[in-house]
Amino acid sequence: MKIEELIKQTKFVSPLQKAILNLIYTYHWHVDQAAVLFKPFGITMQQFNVLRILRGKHPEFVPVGDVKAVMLDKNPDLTRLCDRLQEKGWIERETNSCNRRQVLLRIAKPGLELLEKMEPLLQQQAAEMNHLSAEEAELLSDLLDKLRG
Amino acid sequence: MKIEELIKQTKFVSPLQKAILNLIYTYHWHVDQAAVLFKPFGITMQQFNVLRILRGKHPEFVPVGDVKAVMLDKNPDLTRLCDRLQEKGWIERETNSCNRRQVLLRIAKPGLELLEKMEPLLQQQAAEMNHLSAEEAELLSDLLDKLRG
DNA sequence: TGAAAACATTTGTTTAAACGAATATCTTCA
DNA sequence: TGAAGATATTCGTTTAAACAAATGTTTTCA
Repeated sequence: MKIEELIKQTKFVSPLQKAILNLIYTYHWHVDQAAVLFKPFGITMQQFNVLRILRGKHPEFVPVGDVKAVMLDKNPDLTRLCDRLQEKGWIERETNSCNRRQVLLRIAKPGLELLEKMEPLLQQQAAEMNHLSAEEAELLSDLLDKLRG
Repeated sequence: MKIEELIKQTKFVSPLQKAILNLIYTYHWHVDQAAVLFKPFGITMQQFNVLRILRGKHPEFVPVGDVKAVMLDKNPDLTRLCDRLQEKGWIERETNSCNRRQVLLRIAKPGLELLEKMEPLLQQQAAEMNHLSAEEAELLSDLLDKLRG
């Protein structure tokens, strides 16, 4: 359904504003969809995001700051987010002996297993809502890049 | 800057996944930008969104449920959001005498004035980041519509 | 009519987000 | 060397989000 119908608004200040409203709407739509999938695993999107970043570096340890730098949203409280990940046994944490200011993170085995368990469900969800061709998806991504300037 | 560089990831499961990561990233980018603008006025994006919806119907009263239906994100706690708007004097609230279950909302004069004061700043911000042509913005919006199916 | 179902919003409670200030460590350079 | 500044993370506190259950009202239909 088009954004005009969804938010019952036909006039927009500009095409750009319409696109941004659609961006916000579509983001929340995606979050709502993903939440259904994430909930049974007791994990939030942000936590999942951090686990995936750590998996990308496994078996290396990664400083908290490096994780923060590449997160999709810059959670200002990564400390307590990591507390929760550690409590669940999904990550390991230790201070860097070379630079004792830094805290190093590494995904633990249960964390890797969790991601593996979730992956097929995510794939399936993506497949079910595959309304864009590969070219269109690339184009969408390019336009978002361009929007940010 | 392209999303690949921003999140330091070159391989993606699919173009769709890349587009969705970009959607999430760009949404947060936008929220961060808007927050700077909104903060001096003591208003959040959600609250602003509600005020704009009410302005679209002014001087009519609108049921809370109707507002919820067209919100960009379906805040489950519109009651307390409206409490805050009312405390600041931006909206009026009364129960519908024809259907006493419903609560009706209307934007108040200070609310209208607030929006008028903020509008030029928003326009300016939009103008400054006008990296998309009108056609590109339309295309972006269409692709987002299509993504949702 | 009047009991059950549907509806619209509110409230209670747990949990997490937001923000600034604080702590601890390292680097620089007079 | 050692004081000032920069860096990396953590903590304290206020505020809001999330979710389920509850309240009050209207509609339906036996």
